[in-house]
Amino acid sequence: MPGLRQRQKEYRQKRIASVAKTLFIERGYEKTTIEGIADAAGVSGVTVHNYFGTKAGVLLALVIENDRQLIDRLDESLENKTDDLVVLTTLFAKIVMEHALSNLAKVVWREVIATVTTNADSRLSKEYFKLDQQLALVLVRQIVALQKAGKVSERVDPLHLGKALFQIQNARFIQFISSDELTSADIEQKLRNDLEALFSVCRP
Amino acid sequence: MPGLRQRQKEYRQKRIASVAKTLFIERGYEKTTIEGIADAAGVSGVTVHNYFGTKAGVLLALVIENDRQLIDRLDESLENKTDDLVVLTTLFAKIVMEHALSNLAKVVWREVIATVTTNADSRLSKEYFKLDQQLALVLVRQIVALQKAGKVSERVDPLHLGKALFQIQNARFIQFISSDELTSADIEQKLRNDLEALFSVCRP
DNA sequence: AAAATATTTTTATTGAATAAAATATTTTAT
DNA sequence: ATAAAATATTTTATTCAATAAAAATATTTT
Repeated sequence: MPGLRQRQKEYRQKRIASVAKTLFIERGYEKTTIEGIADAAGVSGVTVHNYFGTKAGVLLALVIENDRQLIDRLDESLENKTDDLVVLTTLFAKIVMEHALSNLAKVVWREVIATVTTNADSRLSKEYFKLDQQLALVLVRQIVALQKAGKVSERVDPLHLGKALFQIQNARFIQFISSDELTSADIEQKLRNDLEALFSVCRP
Repeated sequence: MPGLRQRQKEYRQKRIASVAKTLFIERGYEKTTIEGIADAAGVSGVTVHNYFGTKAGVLLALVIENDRQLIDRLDESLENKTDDLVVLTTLFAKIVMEHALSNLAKVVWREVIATVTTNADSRLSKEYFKLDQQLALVLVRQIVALQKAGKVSERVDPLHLGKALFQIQNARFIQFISSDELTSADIEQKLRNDLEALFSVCRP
């Protein structure tokens, strides 16, 4: 039994997040103030701080919500699409980048990255990283499927490979959002270069 | 001929950076204020902003200086140390992590990462990224040497491989500084797992 | 030496973040 | 059902980063 106090807290929290999303879209991230969000949600500015810590924390809550959709979408979008690990990973990256930009501008994503690195052990950051882990597991599942189909050697460890591929993809994603110039095609090419080079190393 | 105005600017800039380093070490990053730095350097707070943009910008100037040392050191430290790409990369990572911690605390490094992602096209951030590129080239040179010694297949492209290895290493470095718990040994293990998994993929 | 130019400082403002005290609400115990 | 205890929010106040505009000052050029 959650109790009235608990429920009201959740209501308020959702109201703040919802109002913030509207303001971020209408006015942009920079021009949206905590006090503005608080006013529109009918609470005090301090309460917003108590709930989300920082302005970027409010944003993070929205990102988390939107990332859940991405994970669902990815499993379908990758199903039986390719036999090749390079193609699989670049396709994965392409979907991630497009989904990201469909929700938030690059400049806003930069704030997200900055927040999760500086406040890595806040509640919301931890949740963000959990979702990253789940994203890596999407790749792991695909690798397992390829292995069963005989397209990938039995010698490879799907878990470690999936995590490694996610790390590279993620590093390139961060590079993508860090620069206004770089297109998703640019990043796909860089990623392809990374993977081709790494896979050309065959050790005994 | 630089001119007096130019020279004084450089003096001031160096004085500010030097004073800031002392304060960061003595009082910690958080407790050091722009105004405090300005006072100690005998300039106005606005001037500090004009020169470095943000407080983290002052920090970045110090990081850049210290990173130059790292690059010199790496070339020597890796010379003829190993035949193996996994060992090479983990050793590289180990040196980078130890050098980083010998200069600044993790919590301060997080600010550096946050700054270069949010202000990716500021002057100082660009310089930071240039140094990252040079770090990648250290790996490239080592790969070329291994190739000449017949330890690495002629088929691999040293430039792309070096960049790819640096990306993975850097992603793990950021993970390292983002968590107080993770030791450099933890990260070395993760990196080894990444590389073993990637190198176990042998494509036609 | 005077004029033109560049740079810093002064002054002022906004907004994030945090802390402490005051107030209101909910929960628990009687 | 009510009083006491516990909990949460708001009010109030403060610090500091960041930015802008105008004024003051120093340097360079003529």
